[in-house]
Amino acid sequence: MIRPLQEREVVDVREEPRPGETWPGDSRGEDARLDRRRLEVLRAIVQDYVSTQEPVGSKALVERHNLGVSPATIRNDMAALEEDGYIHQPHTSAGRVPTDKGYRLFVDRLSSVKPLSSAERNAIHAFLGGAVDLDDVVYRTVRLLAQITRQVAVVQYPSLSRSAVRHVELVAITPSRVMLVLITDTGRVEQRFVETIPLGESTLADLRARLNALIVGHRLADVPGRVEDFAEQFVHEDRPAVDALVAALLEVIVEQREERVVLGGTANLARFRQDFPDTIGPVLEALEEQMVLLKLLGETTGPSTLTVRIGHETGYEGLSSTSVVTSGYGRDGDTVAQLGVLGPTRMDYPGTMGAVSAVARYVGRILDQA
Amino acid sequence: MIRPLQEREVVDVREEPRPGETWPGDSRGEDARLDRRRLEVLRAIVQDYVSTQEPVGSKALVERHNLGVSPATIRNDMAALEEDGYIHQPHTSAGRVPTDKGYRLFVDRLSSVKPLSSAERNAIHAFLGGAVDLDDVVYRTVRLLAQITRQVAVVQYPSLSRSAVRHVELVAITPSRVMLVLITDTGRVEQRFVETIPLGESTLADLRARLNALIVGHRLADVPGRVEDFAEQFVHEDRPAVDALVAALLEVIVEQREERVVLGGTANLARFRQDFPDTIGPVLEALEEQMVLLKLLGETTGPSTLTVRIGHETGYEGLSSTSVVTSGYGRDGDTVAQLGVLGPTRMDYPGTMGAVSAVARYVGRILDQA
DNA sequence: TCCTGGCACTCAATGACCGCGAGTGCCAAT
DNA sequence: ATTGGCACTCGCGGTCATTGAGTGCCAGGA
Repeated sequence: MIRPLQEREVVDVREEPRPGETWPGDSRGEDARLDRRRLEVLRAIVQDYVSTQEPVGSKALVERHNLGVSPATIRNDMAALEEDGYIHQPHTSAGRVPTDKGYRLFVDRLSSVKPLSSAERNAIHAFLGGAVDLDDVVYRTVRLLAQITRQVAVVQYPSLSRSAVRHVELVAITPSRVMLVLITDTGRVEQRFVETIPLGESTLADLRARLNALIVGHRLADVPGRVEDFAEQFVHEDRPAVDALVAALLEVIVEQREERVVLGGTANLARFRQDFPDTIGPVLEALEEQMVLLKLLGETTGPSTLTVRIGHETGYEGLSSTSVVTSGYGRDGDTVAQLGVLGPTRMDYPGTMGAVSAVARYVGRILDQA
Repeated sequence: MIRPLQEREVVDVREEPRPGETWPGDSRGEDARLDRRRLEVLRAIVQDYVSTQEPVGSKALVERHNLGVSPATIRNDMAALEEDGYIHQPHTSAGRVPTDKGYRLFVDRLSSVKPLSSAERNAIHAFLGGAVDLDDVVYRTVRLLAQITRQVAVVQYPSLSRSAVRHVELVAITPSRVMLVLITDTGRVEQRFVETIPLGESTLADLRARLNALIVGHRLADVPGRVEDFAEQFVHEDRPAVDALVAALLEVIVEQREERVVLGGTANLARFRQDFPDTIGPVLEALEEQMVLLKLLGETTGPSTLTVRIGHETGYEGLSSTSVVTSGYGRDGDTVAQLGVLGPTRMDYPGTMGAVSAVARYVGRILDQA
């Protein structure tokens, strides 16, 4: 019997937790019942359900996977799994469907991240290789992620506060109007207009030189501390202008800390509208809220650290039948932002996790080159 | 009998076209059959269908609007309207539904733009008043439009090619790397890094001054012509660097001419997913294509010139049950970009047109102030 | 000539009914 | 502990009759 899925996704099903780990479950008594075969059954249920989109019964299970036992035995295991809350019956005479808790166990212990196919690797190279600037990198990344996972992709711009100042430029637009441009080492450029009292060109040049000397190469988070006493270097009459410029600089830094998020692949939602016909509205609503997206991307984690949020774990009612897979990405092993995808809870976790992880790594490498 | 809709939307139904106008329709013979009452019937059908979302029959029609005739008479009119292609029966024993052609006639001759309520006006002021920069204006506008029309909103960034140069800045990041910043009078800022041979600071200052003198105040579209022979002003050894910078400047202008478009209110699609359950996928797909959105916004028209595209008129198969209402907006009566909304063909045209028109006017005014 | 009431007709939608079959739980036997 | 057998449940899909909104047509009347 051919079992391509099995062979690709073999992971060890450990009999005991590793030191310092505990198995999911409420008590040790429950764990005891999670013997090897039951876990195997749960994995089979998840795999079948993900690929067929239909509740899976005991008979079909033993046919598709050679478990070496009879359907009746599987039924007993299923009953136990259901009692422990890992699977669920939509109605009395139907097959079983994994619960959020079941997916959680699957992700934690029953699956491994699936490496990308070489075709997918090539796609990543081809797609991201041609990026010219930061906007382009982010834009291409979101399209790429949406395309290879066929789900909704979310990419956060590199956070200003984690990156460092590469250059500050002051440009006199009119005698009393100055444009302040901040360039970070992640390639981000922010600008803002400042109204000041008129400043001489030489004063402005001096100001620019001193300001750059003071903060170039430092983290944005450190800038406020460094410019605190900056104005005192200047003669009294220039102080108001300097103060205005410094204030604008701080504003840019603080204000842009509310990170921008880019979304793509929304059309992929339509593909599984059959799955949750009532919930597509709330999902679209959630996706429109920048705040929600940022929360979903979550706290900054280490680079290439995969995080999976399943169903209710997302923390939003409207997203209770979706899951989110995210990863940090960054340069030099330092995480500057998060990216990820959102799809139905019945997603292909190994494949999605592999794709997110690979893209995150590659984007980090691109930022390193720049 | 109370007829609030009627009273709000009274427009004259002319018996004859004004000089220089022709009535819709294939021939004069067809027009002759479009007498006063039939047009009234068509209007009533559109209004009822838009508000109830259900095919409207002759009996319900005479009850809701006091047309002064019997259902049987209406039926005759309906038969005529159907023969001319303005309405259509989903099935033999059902009411009538307007066709695209019917909506077109309604928009052209049977409705007027509905002025906003004062509450809506206040919302516009409150929402757009607080915008701080161009990004903010665009972002707020798209949210506002989506909110008051409860449909999908699309706003195009002010086109680079129609605006003028306010300032060009050259910043040496490293000796051989220069950042070029282009600022337009619509507040847009574009930047790009250029690799050159090392340039002295004084050379760069000279270059900056001459370049600004040459193009500040001129339209972006005119810039290519003006900088054509620019490099000849410089000594031979600086030529390659100047050429590189000029090339980058032209690239920024050309490349950014592919205008950016911002989308909002996608979640509103879910509200009428009942209407076209099969077509929400294609619609989402279309909305993800920048090219499609730009085509929908269409050729630049005059400011505050409303354009309505109904169903197949959008030119996209996937959008055959949606309509698009757009308007140009700009400063000083000069159109710099388009904005609009997309909704089901069964939308409230007068209200949507009023909202789009009002927002476009107000955004134009905001740009004038800036 | 245009309008109207009447009438026969059509057909989508609704709900009751029913058989099929996938799937289950339980139990006695191994 | 596992298994085959068996009775039971219940959603799904098909058929069928009913209903009612809506139509087209026609003959009579202003």
